[in-house]
Amino acid sequence: MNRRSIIRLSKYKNTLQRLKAMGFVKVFSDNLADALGIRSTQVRKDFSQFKITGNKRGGYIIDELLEKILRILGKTSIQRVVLVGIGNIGRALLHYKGFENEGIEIDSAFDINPDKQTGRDDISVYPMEQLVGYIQKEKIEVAVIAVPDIAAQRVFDLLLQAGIKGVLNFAPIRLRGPEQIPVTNVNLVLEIENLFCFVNAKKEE
Amino acid sequence: MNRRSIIRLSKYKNTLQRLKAMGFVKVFSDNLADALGIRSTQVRKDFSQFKITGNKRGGYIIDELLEKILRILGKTSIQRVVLVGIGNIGRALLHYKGFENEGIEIDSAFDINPDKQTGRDDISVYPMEQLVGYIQKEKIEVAVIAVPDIAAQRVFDLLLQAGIKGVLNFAPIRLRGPEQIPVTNVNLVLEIENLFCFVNAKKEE
DNA sequence: TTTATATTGTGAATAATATCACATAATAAA
DNA sequence: TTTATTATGTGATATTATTCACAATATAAA
Repeated sequence: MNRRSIIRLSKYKNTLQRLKAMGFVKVFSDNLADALGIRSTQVRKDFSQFKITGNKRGGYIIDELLEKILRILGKTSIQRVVLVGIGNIGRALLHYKGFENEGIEIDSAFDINPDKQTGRDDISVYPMEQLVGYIQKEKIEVAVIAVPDIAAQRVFDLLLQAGIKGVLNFAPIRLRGPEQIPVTNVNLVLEIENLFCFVNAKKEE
Repeated sequence: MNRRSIIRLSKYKNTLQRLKAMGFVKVFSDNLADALGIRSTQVRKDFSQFKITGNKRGGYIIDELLEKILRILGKTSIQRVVLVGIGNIGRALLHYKGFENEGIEIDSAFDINPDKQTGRDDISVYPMEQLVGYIQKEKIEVAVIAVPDIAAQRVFDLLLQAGIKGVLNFAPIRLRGPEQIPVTNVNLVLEIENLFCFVNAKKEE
């Protein structure tokens, strides 16, 4: 199972949810390919990998397809995460509407200063000392690291100690830890630099 | 020139800047490989692609290497971007310290409601009507789209009309436009879903 | 000096990913 | 019914990215 097809699976899901909301019943690999800007063979190859089958000449029934994809993505129950660090990014995440709609819930937040406000009365802020215990007690599997880079590795070590299973990291450093714990990095500076580099390269062509 | 090596170039830059700050003078491809969690051949292949050469048995002089990389990344002058949309994410970006340190400047912000405050007196907010004119007058090349998904394509069209050269898009939709304008998507829901999927896959192994 | 050693730079091999080509089957038309 | 058409599903192929293998060479040691 490769990473890229999982990412696409999540995109198929979005497209399918929109189509469903619009009242569509069937969809062809060609439609999904258009929506994602890829080839239809890629769509079918992806489905093939995940043992998703459609109907020869009939395409796919959106409801069935969506259900299968949601199961593969583990979207059968609420996906709870903890947020570590209530700075600019942490606060933005706390107010971001996109998560709730997709069944992702920020269960609670942690900060060295637990007096920081989340601005949401349904999400409590706990001091860092309670991070490990909370994760273990509540069986949280995924954490978001939104602390300054200097603190990120320390937080990651705590999370590992607590038995976390996956991490989304906003700090611009590579977190070191066991191979089998997936860490996804979001680095905004890097993305913008990357963009400028492409823009400059285009100019010289 | 492939996208992945440019991303790595940006990471090499960070590592080199840290090493320089620590007083180091030389670096080996092996050191950089360790820092990024890749192989040293990859590092050398990347450099080779960008015509960066070192010294047989002597590694690379950090100052020289850094200078070359900064030039390739177009970091010889301030990289100005405009921000479109002052919601949660937009506001987080406005307050994010990471940009300034890396020579990236949010030049100005745009929103349908120009009364929105940036919280920074050095960054003005303009109404959406002025977006196209401003970009043209100020020769802005890169824009950040941080508006709701429903408005994203419309904003992108305006940016294209203004002659934008690259876009960082936070809206969870695929923006349609000419092939040659690079669009980088940051989709937080997708990243978290992806993570959960990996976590679940690991459990079944 | 000569020899040993460490590191770069790169063509070739391998691995990962995407696309093509086409057999297969379901539906619609004749 | 039979034939034509339209999608799927997948083995084969092409493309892209990474790693290997090793020649070239600079430095240090003998």
